[in-house]
Amino acid sequence: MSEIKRYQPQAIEGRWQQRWQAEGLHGTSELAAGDEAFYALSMFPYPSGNLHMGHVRNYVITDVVARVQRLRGRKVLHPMGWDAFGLPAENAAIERGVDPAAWTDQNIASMREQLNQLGLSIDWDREVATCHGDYYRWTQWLFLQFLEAGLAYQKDATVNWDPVDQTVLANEQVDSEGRSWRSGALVEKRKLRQWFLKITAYADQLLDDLPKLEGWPERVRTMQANWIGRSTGAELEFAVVDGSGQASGERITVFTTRPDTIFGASYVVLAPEHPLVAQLTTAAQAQQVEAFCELVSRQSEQERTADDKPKRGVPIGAQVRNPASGELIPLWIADYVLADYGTGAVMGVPAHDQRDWEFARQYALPVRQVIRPEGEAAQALESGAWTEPGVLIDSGRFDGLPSGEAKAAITAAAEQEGWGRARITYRLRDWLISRQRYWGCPIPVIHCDSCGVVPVPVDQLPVELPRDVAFTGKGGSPLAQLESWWRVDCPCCGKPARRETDTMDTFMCSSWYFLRYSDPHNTDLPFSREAVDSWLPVDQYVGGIEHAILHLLYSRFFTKVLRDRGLLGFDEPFQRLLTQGMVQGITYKNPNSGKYIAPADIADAADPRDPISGDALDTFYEKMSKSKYNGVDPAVVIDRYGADTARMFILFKAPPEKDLEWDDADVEGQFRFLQRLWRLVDTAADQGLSLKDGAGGPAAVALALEDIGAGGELSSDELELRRAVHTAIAAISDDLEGDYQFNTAVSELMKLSNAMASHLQGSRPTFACEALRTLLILLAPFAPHLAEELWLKLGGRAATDPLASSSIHAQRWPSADAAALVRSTVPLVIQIKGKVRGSLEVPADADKATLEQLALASDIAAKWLEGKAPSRVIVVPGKLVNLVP
RNA sequence: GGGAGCGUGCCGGAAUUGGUAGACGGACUCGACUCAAAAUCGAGCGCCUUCGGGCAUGUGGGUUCAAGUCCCACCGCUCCCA
Repeated sequence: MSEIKRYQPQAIEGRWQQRWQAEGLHGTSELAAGDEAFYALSMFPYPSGNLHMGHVRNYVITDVVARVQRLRGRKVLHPMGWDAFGLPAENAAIERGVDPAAWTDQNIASMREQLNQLGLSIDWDREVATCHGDYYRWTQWLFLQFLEAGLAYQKDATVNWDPVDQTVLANEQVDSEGRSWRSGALVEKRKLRQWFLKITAYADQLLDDLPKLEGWPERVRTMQANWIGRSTGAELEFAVVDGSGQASGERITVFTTRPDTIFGASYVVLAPEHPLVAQLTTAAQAQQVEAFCELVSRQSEQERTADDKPKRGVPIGAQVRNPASGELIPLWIADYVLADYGTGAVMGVPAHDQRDWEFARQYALPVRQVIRPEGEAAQALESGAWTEPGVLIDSGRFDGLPSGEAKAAITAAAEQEGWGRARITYRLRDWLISRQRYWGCPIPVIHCDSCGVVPVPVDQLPVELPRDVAFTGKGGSPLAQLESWWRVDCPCCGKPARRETDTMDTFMCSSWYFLRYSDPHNTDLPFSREAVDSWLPVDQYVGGIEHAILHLLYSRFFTKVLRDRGLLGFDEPFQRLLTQGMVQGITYKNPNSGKYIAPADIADAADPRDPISGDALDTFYEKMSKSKYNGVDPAVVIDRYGADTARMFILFKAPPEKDLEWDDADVEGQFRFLQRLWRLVDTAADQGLSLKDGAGGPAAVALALEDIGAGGELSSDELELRRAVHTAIAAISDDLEGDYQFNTAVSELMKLSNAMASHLQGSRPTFACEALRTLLILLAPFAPHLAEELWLKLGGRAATDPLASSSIHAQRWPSADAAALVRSTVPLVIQIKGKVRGSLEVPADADKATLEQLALASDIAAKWLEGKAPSRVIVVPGKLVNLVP
């Protein structure tokens, strides 16, 4: 097998990929009693047809994790699938007349092919595609579970309408500037009847379980907590008073997190859209109020609530009575109060809320201080509100109570006296799942004039998407235009009825795919309880930070609902989460014209200039994208250097969570390292070294050490070599546990290879083989093809052996021999007053007193202490002695 | 405005959690091999230096025998929330 003398990845990678596939090396084993299961999962891709570097990084990381766990003896589930519904397929249909299903399947085939070129150890037998009937049948089935549980409902709502994609969006899918996460279009508000999932019913659990997710990045947990936005407080009612001072019967309900400040409420503000505004506005104010409402309606939510914008409002003429103090206070409307948040009304407490303070100052409303800082007198609020908790003053019978107690006491009083109640509100809204598009999972219900909303009977699932559809891109959903599809008989009463024509948000499909992988061929259920409970929760999930809220929150919600339905037995789907950084490409931009320039158009990389104008260009790294001409095609890299180089480079160049700067010179350097490994092994093989019959394995090494122990000793090369080998085992094992540090793991492989280049020649075959065997096994998760090829080359097995037991990927991860790490002497650093002045070689087992003596007797001490005795000596065994004069 | 994170050579990044700062790699320089180049191999590579050493982990203080690491203030960048 040593006819190939040079490392040519193109000659070996495809061959191994085929053989691994043919022999089923990456299949998932049935779990037996006593097996340790490990579930390694990547966020599945949308099948755009093109693999990009972000995918590569994601899947390579997961693959290394999966491979290491296999070598550790665990049974590993490492699946892959396709988030295959979505707008690009439908847009292709509209623009080019292609069939979305065929287009998607084609893309899947080509992306699967590209993925396989990376040498990923994926069990393709468990592949799922969300757009296939045998998958979305179960998405529909699960929807019906939600419906049955009362967690799916329809309501008329003001919703986010994306005018470009012609569909509605969930709140999570609109960014802070009011733009669609997909199309980037400014979202419009429309009133439509839509389907929602009651995620708010699980808000508390979704929030309270976050601390359990210790294997998640803190910032993702914080983002979810912020998104849920629980605030604990009270609803308080203010009775509206007419001109004669009599209660008119209407009440304004406000929500506040600070019921302790109620005595300081000097006005109440309604959102301009509040339903009572028209009714309560006095004739004198009508014109002003109307003009103001008109003005506000043209502003975005962002503009209305920004801290740095002046708050504007107008009084509507009516008054309300402060239920605590009995005082009559004016009713206003203002832009900073939103109709759909809380109750659409707030009480104005200028002394203790910054926005109210600003508002009051602007319109000369009274500022009544009712909280003073604990242990201090109340101070004038010249520069802003006092928003911290404190002690109540001027609050009648509640005077002297600290804020915390006062909140409870005032809420209790409100409840007793009928003007309020404790209340918790959330920022989180129910999840809007209706989409007016074709290429999605149909919502499996039928609308009947007599029976209302009727679920499609389970034995009629899936409700399939029709294939004979005209895609015009106009007039709403194609499904709603296809009468032959939506005209059905009611399953209940048999009368003519109408199929639901909305499809589901694709995030529905991706909220449970990780469950399906545990039992992908089940035709009776989405998954069996036994299968799902034996593989899940996912041990390691890897994907982009962009899903910190959307997908990860929805999936947690699904898991909790399905647990409550008895379909699975765990609370959280993903034990550990790694959010990998972006892959950035070198980007050139003309600072004068703002135009991006393709690297291919740059003559001299050392002095990049605009090929047309000659302007000097800005050079920086940015996320790869077509429009910036800074993308690197994985296929080109694999073609040139092979998948192993690409894998090693990506893992080495940056820690996994950080952004990675793609650099061709570094890729080249990585390729050189793999070539060096090839030559190292090739030379060893030429010299007759062989790993046949367990040579260099733990048993053979132990035996050799025992023999030598009887009389001889290890040469210095052998000692150095063994130390390098076992240091590498310890370091790499550590890097692959807890926080993954693939970059330092790869650098340890380089160190080991450097040490082997120096010490292999001077070592006896057993130890040379130990080093070679260890190197290849440690390398195997990172560069699986090269490791397998070199394993074969060195006789780790015969070419015809079945892979299931003889492949390098079926071997066992080595364990470090502590004895090999022991040194007889170690360097001891000598510090004088904390500064390093030199070091001594000292016996490794010397005690503190000996170390102190050796240090004091050293030339270094003599030189720096000038004969005086130190006033203090600090000895850190194994590290240093610090002499303080 | 609030919260989180980060700031280390020319560059990407290490640093056993308070103990020799700059591992490993890239770039660069010199040398060997070569007719030459590439590849490969070897050496050097924080700054200053009177060659004793001095100064260095964004800035300024502090704690400590000892600080990249801990504390305080500030500056800058990134992300999230407003």
